[in-house]
Amino acid sequence: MTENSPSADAGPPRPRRSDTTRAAILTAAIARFAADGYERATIRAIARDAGIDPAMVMRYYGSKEGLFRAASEIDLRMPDFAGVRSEEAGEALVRHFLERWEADDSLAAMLRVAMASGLDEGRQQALLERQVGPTVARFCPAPAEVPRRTALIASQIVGMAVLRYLIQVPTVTAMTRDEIVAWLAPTVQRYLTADGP
Amino acid sequence: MTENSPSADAGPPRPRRSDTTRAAILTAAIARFAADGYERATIRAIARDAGIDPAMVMRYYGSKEGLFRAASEIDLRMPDFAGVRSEEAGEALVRHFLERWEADDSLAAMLRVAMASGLDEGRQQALLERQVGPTVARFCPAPAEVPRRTALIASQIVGMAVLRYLIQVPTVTAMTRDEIVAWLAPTVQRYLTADGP
DNA sequence: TAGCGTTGTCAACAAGCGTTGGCCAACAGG
DNA sequence: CCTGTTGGCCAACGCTTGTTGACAACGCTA
Repeated sequence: MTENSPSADAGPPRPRRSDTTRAAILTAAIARFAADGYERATIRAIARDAGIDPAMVMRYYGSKEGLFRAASEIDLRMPDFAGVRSEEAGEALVRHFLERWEADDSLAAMLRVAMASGLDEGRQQALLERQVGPTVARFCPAPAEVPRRTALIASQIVGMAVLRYLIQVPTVTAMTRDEIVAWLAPTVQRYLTADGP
Repeated sequence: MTENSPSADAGPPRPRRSDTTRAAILTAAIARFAADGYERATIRAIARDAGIDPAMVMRYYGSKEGLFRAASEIDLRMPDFAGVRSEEAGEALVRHFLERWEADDSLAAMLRVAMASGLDEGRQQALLERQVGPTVARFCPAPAEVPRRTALIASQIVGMAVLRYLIQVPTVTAMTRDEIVAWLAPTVQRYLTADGP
């Protein structure tokens, strides 16, 4: 009803003047959710970070949960791994995720909230299947086992992320990225390409 | 000053009439923290579960954070693994943690809150070093690497716990305990006994 | 210029929170 | 018996939260 062309409503909406505000809110929200988790991250604090009024958040995202849903639409940015040999897949995967995790806070935000609240209802599973699944399928010998292998790989990656980026265990944060890759790559490689356990 | 015997105050305090109430509060608190996380678990709800007044929680545990500290003093109940051969250590460790995790909710509570709030300040690290460290040291060839190996093992165990018990990814919850042991045991075994990566 | 939809500000709301202090019943010791 | 301590409930405080609605500036179109 807010659209201007009644015939074709599938076209890309022309840029609005408020897009910068929307983006500012989203950026601040991601950072706050990552730093504080869902409950501690208040709309007022997010609005203050974004330099606008708390009411604007409500106007543009409807509610706090709506804002979070918008803030946690994560893109893992999986490369296509076209030129990667099968024996290098584990290392490539681990390295990609470490870099991705350090690139911005959105992954930490998503993970923090995925654990703190049961609001997910299989969203994380879908995210894994859709984004990581195809990569796993490229290297995995048994197509029927792709979901399980994906989950196993995720367990190792997520566990390392929890210790290094969320809880920030000193021993783990002190390790270099290359050290972590060297240790985890064989694990992921095995989950990826080894025969059944 | 509240003690009755001035000469020896190290003796075990005689049981008080309120011990059952204290225990009820603690049990309810662990369950609520595990289910809802730190912020969503309200003192009022915990008191309701325990069948007492919210004010009692304050009287016995001082504050909500005090209650949480009491509720999250986790005992991993590590066996001594005396009769375990070195090649079986990985499997034994994974199996123990899976059973321990399913035994009661306190581990999930601790992990959930460890991530949801930055209140920890190295408590998790200390917990690992103190409780898991000795077991790792028993099987690890290089004593200097015990902290790092402990952290690596923790990353795999914690990651699996996050997916299976906190987020409850369907693919992971559908796996049997034996399947998970079969997949994770070699990983932990390698972190435990293999030479540097 | 008048009109209208879009941006934004401000003040207030109801609800829920952690926390406090006062009051009463049950018990223990003399 | 009286008295002090302990265990427990109740009502209230101060505060923060998410959310709402009224209202003023802006920009476009006719």
